[in-house]
Amino acid sequence: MPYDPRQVETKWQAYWQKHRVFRSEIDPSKPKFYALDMFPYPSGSGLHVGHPKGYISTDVLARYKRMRGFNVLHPMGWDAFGLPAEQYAIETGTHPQETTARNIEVFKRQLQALGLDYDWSREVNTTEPSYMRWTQWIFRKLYERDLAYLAEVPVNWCPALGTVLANEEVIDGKSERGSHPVVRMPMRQWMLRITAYADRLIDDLDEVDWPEAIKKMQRDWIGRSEGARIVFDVEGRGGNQIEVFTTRPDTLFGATYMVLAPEHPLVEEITSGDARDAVVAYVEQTARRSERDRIADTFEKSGVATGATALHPITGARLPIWIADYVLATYGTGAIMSVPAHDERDHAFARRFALPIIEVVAGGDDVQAEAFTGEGAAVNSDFLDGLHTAEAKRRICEWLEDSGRGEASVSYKLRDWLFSRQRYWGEPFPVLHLEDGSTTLVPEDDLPVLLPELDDFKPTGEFEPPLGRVKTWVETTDPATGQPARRDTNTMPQWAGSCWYYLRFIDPTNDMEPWSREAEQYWMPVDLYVGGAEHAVLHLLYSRFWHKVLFDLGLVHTKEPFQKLLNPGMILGYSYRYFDDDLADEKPADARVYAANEVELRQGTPRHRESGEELKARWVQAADVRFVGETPTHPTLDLELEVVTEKMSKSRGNVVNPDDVIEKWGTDTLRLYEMFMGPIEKGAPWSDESIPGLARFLQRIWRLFVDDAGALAPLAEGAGSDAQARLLARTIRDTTDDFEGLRFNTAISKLMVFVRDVADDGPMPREAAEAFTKLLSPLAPHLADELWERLGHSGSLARETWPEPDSSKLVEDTITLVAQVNGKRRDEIEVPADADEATVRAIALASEKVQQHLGGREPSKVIVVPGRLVNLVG
RNA sequence: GCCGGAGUGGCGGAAUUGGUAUACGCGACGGACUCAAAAUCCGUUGCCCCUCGGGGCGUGUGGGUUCGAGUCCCACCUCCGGCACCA
Repeated sequence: MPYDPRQVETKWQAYWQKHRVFRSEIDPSKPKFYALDMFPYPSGSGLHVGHPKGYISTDVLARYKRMRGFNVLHPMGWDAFGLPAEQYAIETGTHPQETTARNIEVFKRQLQALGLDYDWSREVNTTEPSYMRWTQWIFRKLYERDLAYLAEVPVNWCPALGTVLANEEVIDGKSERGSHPVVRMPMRQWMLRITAYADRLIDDLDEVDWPEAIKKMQRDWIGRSEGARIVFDVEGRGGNQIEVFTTRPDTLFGATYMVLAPEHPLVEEITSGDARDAVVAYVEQTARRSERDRIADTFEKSGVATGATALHPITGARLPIWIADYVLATYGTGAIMSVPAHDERDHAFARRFALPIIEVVAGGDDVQAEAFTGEGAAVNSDFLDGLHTAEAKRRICEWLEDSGRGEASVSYKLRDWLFSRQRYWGEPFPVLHLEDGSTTLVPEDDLPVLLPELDDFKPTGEFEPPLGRVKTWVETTDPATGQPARRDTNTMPQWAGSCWYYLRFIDPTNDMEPWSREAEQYWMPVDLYVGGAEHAVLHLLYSRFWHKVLFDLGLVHTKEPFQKLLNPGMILGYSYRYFDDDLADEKPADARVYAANEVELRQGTPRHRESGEELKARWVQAADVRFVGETPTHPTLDLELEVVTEKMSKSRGNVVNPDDVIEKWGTDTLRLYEMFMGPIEKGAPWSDESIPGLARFLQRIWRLFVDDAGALAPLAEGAGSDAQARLLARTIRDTTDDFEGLRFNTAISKLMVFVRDVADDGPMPREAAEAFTKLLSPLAPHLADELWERLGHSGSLARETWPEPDSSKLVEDTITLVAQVNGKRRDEIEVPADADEATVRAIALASEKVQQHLGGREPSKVIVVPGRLVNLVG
């Protein structure tokens, strides 16, 4: 009777659900383990096989930890606000709520089909009033601590989406979603003061067990740099001053000109009459240039002189003031003192515009030819002369402070977080705008502020967000004063809900507070957080920021929310590509098509190899590809397709649906395959051809336990032969190590070895059979529970105890060593496990093969590596 | 350009602190069972040479350290990821 996964898997999934096997409650008598997956946005296309890799990993570990006696919390929920549902609403008029509910249903069914051990009683949904209420409640806390403020800031306005985008949502001047053009516009926006936490966000990274690469990305993103602020007077403009930030205040004497960002507020004021036209033109040109253009010619500096002059704070030297787009308005003070001798960018600019270059740090070659950015002794620097860079920095900062011309200062790349969006499908802000222009909070008792109903989800196209259309919602009264008030028509970004969901999971139905102190004390922090590296900076930085604010409020007891972080590598798919010249996507009948070998990529743009004409990549759905022999070919044209391995996505036609895999092979096979593909952190292409190997493994296990008639196969009583007992002990020890180290691929290979060898010298012993089902159960829980039951037990292995290896079976009497002569393997020798060097040497010298290769010489040196090898050098 | 990470059979990948390179799986080939096929089981499978005992070469490339290097050092090549004038 062959193994029928469908029947067994359905049976056990129903059992787990009925008996609430994965329900977790606070239990102070047990250590806790909080395993968390990054909760998904329930998109309309459902899951592909890439998504569950991380979920399966946490599931395997959670099941393992539970059997090791931990009280495991492993919840799942929905990050359900988001642009796609709103876009869909704009196109079809379907309310996002409806779309979202439908998508969640599909996702949940797919996740349940994977046999994941979620405690579904803790399911959360960021769009539900009972959740949104507390998101708004946290916003109130931020506001009360002056961490939320309104500001007029230039924002990335995307007319097509009718919304403002965060900097990180804009790529090459286009929206990350949909690639629509984005323009910079000043707008009144909610900002969160994340910069106030910059230092702590850097420093506390030392406390967490995260991949170094991710920590580094966060540090770089925050971009702390130490230096000084220095004030320069503008000549002849009573009182006008330019403040600059520099990391090299020691080079102050080398400053030969000043540069302002074109957007700098002083530009307008200080520009002299005859420079005005050129300056205005340059400012306009900069505003028009896309970010992509500006990056493209990083080495070609441009700029214009303003005609104004600054005065050196020490020497009084006259420094011409320029504007140039290599100075960024948003970093530091938006202005620099330029030291061309010791900064490459300043050097390039000075050369371009023939500005003077003065050496003030010794150690470089000819600073007229090339900037010297290293450290050294100060020269041409008055009272700094002879001081090394670090000391010179200290001295000049003292001078600046004493004379009131500046001070030591720290600057960050990190900017405050633009926290409002002009969308419908998000959390409304719990604030009221009063007639006098002031802002007040909606009282705690009136939360949540719910979204009004809306018939038309289209952006207004103006700066008015969709919520602005609902006058009856916007116009209200301030409950404190009875005055007329207007609600805020912005909504929060998608990050808001995901910033704190891990805290709601610990106490998801609490309607008195967002979570109880008791639950927080017990469950936090998250012990293992698993999710894609694409969230390396944004989500992880934002939630760390909120967590620190909650820490300061005494609402959480750990500085950091996520103790250990794991980024599963992506599962890739094979996609099939060609090119055509239909750049505008008009699909004309006469569009010319090209195979990959006629095309080359130039600066990321595909172009025809010969003509240089720009082309566009097209993909054929994997299912539609025609194979001519081995060659993938276009379904209707005689055109060879290029095989590309890339991230699975609908548009590339390379997605594999887990439902199909489960239908054909069963869930346990899918789980094993994904865990067997390689190390979790590594990405690998999906291969249908490898799956049968794992299905065969499960069949082999089944036949080991179940005979042809479907009855339990005969088992040897007890521990079986010595070899069997040793095999079992080794398998327990090694797979346990692998589970602890999250090396599920090698754990599986050890289970395969066990299955291959256990019945070599007689029927499998009962002890081995029982222990094996336990070792198998985190990975293939359905089959394991079924076998456990057939062994005469009742209930699920989920609540059983992990086996311990019999340590007496782990020590060997004799061991095999490799005998090398001059570093080359020549023979294997058997030695007593406790043999000393002399014994090993004697046994090795007794080997015929060793003697043959020594050629009668006496070894001059003998190296014995205990338990490994003996090397005779002669 | 800068910063990370990785290059091991036809393929996915194993390999304590430097200590038998290629475990396990896929694929391929041969065999058993079968009227036949599927399924299953057994065997072979890095490359080259061989008198069938064995020998030589092999972890991206070129050097080095060492009794011994996939692992350490130097230089380089390729791929993947991140950042992109951050003063």
